[in-house]
Amino acid sequence: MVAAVFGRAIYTRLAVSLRHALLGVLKDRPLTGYDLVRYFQGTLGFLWSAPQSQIYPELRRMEAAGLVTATVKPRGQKAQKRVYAVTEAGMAELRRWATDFMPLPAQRDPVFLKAAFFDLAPLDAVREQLKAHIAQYQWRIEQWQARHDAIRGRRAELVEEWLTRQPVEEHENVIQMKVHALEGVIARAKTEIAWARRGLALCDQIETRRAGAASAESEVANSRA
Amino acid sequence: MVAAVFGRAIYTRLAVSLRHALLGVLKDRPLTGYDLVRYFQGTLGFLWSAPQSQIYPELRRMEAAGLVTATVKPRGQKAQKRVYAVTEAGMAELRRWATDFMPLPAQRDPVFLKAAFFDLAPLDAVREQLKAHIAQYQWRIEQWQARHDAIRGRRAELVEEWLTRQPVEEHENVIQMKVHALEGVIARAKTEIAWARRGLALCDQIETRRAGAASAESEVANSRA
DNA sequence: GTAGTCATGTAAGAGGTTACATGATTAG
DNA sequence: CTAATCATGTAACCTCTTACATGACTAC
Repeated sequence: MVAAVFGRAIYTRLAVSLRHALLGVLKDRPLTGYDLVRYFQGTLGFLWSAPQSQIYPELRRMEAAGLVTATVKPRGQKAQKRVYAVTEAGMAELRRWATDFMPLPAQRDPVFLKAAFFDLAPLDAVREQLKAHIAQYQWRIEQWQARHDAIRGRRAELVEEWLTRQPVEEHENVIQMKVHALEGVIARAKTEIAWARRGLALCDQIETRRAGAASAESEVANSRA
Repeated sequence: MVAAVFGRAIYTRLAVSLRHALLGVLKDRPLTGYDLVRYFQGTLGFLWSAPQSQIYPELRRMEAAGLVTATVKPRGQKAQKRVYAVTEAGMAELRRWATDFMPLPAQRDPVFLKAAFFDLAPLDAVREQLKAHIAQYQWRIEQWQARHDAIRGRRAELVEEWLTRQPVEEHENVIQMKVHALEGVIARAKTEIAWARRGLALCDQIETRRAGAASAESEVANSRA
């Protein structure tokens, strides 16, 4: 918990998850900023996405805070690269974060907010959005499932590197915890898909009802004629 | 889609959900900023939370953009209040937002990120966090369910006000759409609870395994003695 | 030589959080 | 008269997004 005092405003940092996501990867193996950028585009990006423009400055801040150390290594003739490794203070911070209670993030999902106002959109637009919702979560499930299987099948490179430094009798426990996290996002995604499918069914139902009302109306008009 | 050009950077606004959440409430009935603050603490806050310090400035910006109009009304002898109402442009913007496709927000849930590193925390700390996770989602489910029942039972004041201005044959459709959105967040919360319960079972399993390993070790030590 | 990858940054803005601030009105 | 409620703001900060920028290295 870092508190900064500037004049009268006191801001208390609670979350800072990018920092811990970075520590969580670097603890397995020292990596460059570039490596981390790629890692966040794939593997870890499925749990915590972060753009390149956020990763480089954060690494510098973490270095300044003593959570990581940077080793400058040559690359070809002139170029260099900075390889970051977690310090003891960094590991302590990661453990503290994993241990400490953290309140639920505020409810703020634009999809459900919008869904509450879907009556303002044409039915076909609602259908398209629900179908896109399903497709996007299906794609994510594929990525998560692949990662899940890689960890479970002991083919996840960085995890295995971490395990070589852990007692053998703990290996299965570590893997089960990581697998459990992935099962969480997969389960959530499946729930989202089921919800969107019920939404599509609701659209059909509404369409039928409207058609019924329209034909009943025209019948009345006909009988009047 | 608002594009602002400043020097070389072009920032394209895509989300701005607070604006649409405000329009979505104001379309039912003109309200003051204070009313909206209270509404976001309760009812709508369960779908989109927003603090007071965000609501007042956003209302001013919406007014400047012509999405709402403010009517200054007296309050007692000296005090005044500003009652905001949606304009035609505001309704059009709300409909556009409800209709347009919006990409899924980036994956960024601190709970699952942390869960992937739960092997770094003591088992009891993990248990406590999972139990808190369950409790928090159970509380949210209660709120959402109450809102769900109020809308379904035609006791939701603002929704009913909106319906008086809609054709009777559309009432059931509007209600079903809103109910569907709430069923989405409820279904998701139930999935979260089920996941956290599996996590608690996993903790027990790990504890048993560790106890087994420890006793096996002491047996070896005993037989050696 | 040139296209793709490796590598590291900066600038400007949007949206959200926490805290500070003030005053009128109303119910007891 | 006093506490709660009604009412409206501002300041400072953090995190994330989009876009701009540069240059060395490597495989062809």
